[in-house]
Amino acid sequence: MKLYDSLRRELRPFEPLNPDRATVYGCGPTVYDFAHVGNFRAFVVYDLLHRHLRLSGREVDFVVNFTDVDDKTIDGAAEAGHTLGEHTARFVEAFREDSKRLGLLPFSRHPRATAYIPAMVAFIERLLANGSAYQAGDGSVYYAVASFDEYGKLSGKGGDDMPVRSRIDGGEFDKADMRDFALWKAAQPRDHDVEAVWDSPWGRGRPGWHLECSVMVTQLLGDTVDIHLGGEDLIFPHHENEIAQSEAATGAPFARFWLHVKHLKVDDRKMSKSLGNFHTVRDLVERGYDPASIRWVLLSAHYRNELNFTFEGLDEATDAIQRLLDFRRRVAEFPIAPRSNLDLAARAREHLAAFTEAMDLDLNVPRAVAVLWSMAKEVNAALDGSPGGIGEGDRDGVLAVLAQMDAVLGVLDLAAEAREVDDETEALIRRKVEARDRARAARDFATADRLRDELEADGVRLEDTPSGTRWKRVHAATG
RNA sequence: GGCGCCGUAGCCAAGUGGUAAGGCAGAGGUCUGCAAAACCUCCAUUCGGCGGUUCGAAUCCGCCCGGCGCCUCCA
Repeated sequence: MKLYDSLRRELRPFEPLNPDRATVYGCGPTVYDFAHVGNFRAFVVYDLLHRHLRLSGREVDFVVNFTDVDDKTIDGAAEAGHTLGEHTARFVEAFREDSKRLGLLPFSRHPRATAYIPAMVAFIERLLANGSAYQAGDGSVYYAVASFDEYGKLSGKGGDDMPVRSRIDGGEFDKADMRDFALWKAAQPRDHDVEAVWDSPWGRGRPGWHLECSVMVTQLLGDTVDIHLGGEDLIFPHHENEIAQSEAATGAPFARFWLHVKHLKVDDRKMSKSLGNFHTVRDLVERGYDPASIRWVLLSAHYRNELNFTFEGLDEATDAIQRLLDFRRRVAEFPIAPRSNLDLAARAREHLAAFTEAMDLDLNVPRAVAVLWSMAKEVNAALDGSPGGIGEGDRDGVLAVLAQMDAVLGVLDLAAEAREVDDETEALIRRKVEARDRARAARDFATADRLRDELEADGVRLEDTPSGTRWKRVHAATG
């Protein structure tokens, strides 16, 4: 498997430091609001990596944190009149719901930053002890960027030539160097209002954002993590600062691979509330879009390329998924001919190998999906040529490979689930289908077509096959 | 201004030195009462533009045009 490391800027073979267990850390959501599709593009990529590593037979310890204390969460809590804990709990829950809807597998662990305050304090003490940090007059502690020679190695930013912001704008008067960042922030009145304060040797306060990730990584995964993930916007300053703190504290390389997910655009523009193109996952679901289609769109471009999110794209995704669901059902329900052997199972295994190879190449999903289409086309053609049936081994082999591919993509089962109907609805549909069949038998095509149109309007599409009329839901049953 | 990224058919999107994957849409055909589904055929002499390197470039280099991200605790 090869991954692109954005620190060294090269594609490199990936092997975990410890062959028995790969360690991965992804910067998780800041739980101050509902996550939007842009956020979830990154998390879907995390999920793809997670699934692919596991499917490749690797043990993975995959940690994705919740940032549940920072300026935005505190602002949000204050505005809502809640404590920080109350406020973030709501959005942690919302994130879990949205993740489940989009078919994200639970990661190994989901630490909340606020559960690691003592470890953060200890981490700061190490940095103070070795001269990488200093205490300011107000009880805050800052990291001394100048003490870290390699500062800027990830982003290429943060050298001495960095533009100096006005000291007033910065609002932090005691910094020795404008590049320095807070490890510990002395409590402000508002922090007390929302109960976002903790004790420390430097007085009451709260941790700096960058510190949170460094501490969770080292606490949970060790001084060196195999892969560290994040959105591209986190490269500077967040990841740059993580590297500086962590390597200054431990003396070990912090992450062996840095993976950064490109941003998502919506309708060719940056997503923003003022442009009216800001979509949360739950908004889209409420508007009737199938979560599986959203997932398909989010994974449809390579993670290092820009992705343009559009409603046309969502509709196309829905069609693509439908075609794959049709394919799967056709294979599953195809008649069995005991003596037939078309070698489909062997060909399917070849397709699976090509699929895996594509995923091994820096998670090249578009290429992997192309392999999936090519298998579908080949098998469909073979079925067309064997109306009498196929061998059981061929059928099972194809279905097994399809299941393997979907275990990585995570779309088909999700979509199928959303299209399930309850017994009552099913009985209703069945009655209409039978009525149409009677009309057809009587050559009353006007009635037959009217019934078919009615069903179509309800999201039920009919197919007349040699073995009778079949129906399927063509949209997710989200109401 | 500094750092970085992108520009491939009507649309989406792979391909990073060897002669343009795949999907959608479109055209024709097989099948069908008509559809649907599926399959077959067609659909970029060309990869933003201009130069250069090379036997050979979408792929490497330079310049230009267009778009974007970060440099403000936004994935």
